[in-house]
Amino acid sequence: MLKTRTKSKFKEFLLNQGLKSTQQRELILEEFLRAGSHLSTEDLYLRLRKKNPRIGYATVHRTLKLFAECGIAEQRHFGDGQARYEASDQDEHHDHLICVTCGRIVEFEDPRIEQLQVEVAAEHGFSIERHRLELYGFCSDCRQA
Amino acid sequence: MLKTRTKSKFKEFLLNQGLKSTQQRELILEEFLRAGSHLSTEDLYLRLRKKNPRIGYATVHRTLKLFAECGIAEQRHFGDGQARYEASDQDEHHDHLICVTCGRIVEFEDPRIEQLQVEVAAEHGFSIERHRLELYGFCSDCRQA
DNA sequence: TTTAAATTGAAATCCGTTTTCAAACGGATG
DNA sequence: CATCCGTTTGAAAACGGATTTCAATTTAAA
Repeated sequence: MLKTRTKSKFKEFLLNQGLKSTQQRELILEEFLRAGSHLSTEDLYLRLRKKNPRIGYATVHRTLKLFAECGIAEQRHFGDGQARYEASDQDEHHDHLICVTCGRIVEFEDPRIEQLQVEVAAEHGFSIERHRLELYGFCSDCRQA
Repeated sequence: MLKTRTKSKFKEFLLNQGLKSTQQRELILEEFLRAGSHLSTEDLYLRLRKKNPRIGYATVHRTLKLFAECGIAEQRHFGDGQARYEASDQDEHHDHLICVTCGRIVEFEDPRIEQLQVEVAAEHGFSIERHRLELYGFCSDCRQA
């Protein structure tokens, strides 16, 4: 999604919820969109501190939760005990490949897998609302080493 | 895997590692195998307390980690911030369907999905070591309600 | 037995997340 | 603008599950 589009979506959300548009929230969204995906609260907090030391961890934390609530970000857990956030691609869904050596995270999408998931769930009487698929292994760089 | 087989595998593991076979470890393994899968440390601890109040949380925690190390149990995370353990089925791998309403967890396995995962990973230069696939949705009971 | 090393359990500590609360801010209103 | 009220902020405290500490106990080898 376009950055401007995302920003206005957030502002609209704030308005609807009776929340206020503040300097911090704008800065945080700005940096969140600039930075790559899969950042932890800590990651984003540190990036923001470099440019603006007067920003608190709690605010970053709360704002990321707002992003998730608003639908412009999604929270993820990759097993290292830290929550990470990524910008949502709206309708576009994707899963993750994670290199267990270097920590590199690659996104992918495969409609065939998605289809099979629906089928398998149905066989067990389930209807799927969402799913999580993570493949852990070695990326090309780390396999050679 | 047979309970007796699992127990001897654990004893063997302890021996190899220069660790000791203790009353607590036996009790914990016994109860772990008796109880259903997907228990948190707390769950197992409480069950054990009922029968034997002289068992500590720390010991349950440490013993479950030993089980995982030994290969007779696997640690899982289902997003509620609590680690859960399940007995490993050796070669048998399975994934999970989780009902978001009642919390029911159903295990399933689909070789077609597994195969596609390997293919997709290869397309990105990855070799897979393990994966996690969780489908969240509504089970047949909860869908009707 | 005796002994050295491993184990135990209560309590303390860790560490990421979340909440508290007084001060600062946003923005609606006169 | 100036005022006011509800929202937000950030530092610090609280939280919660996981993990470690340490003195007392248990294991099993000698």
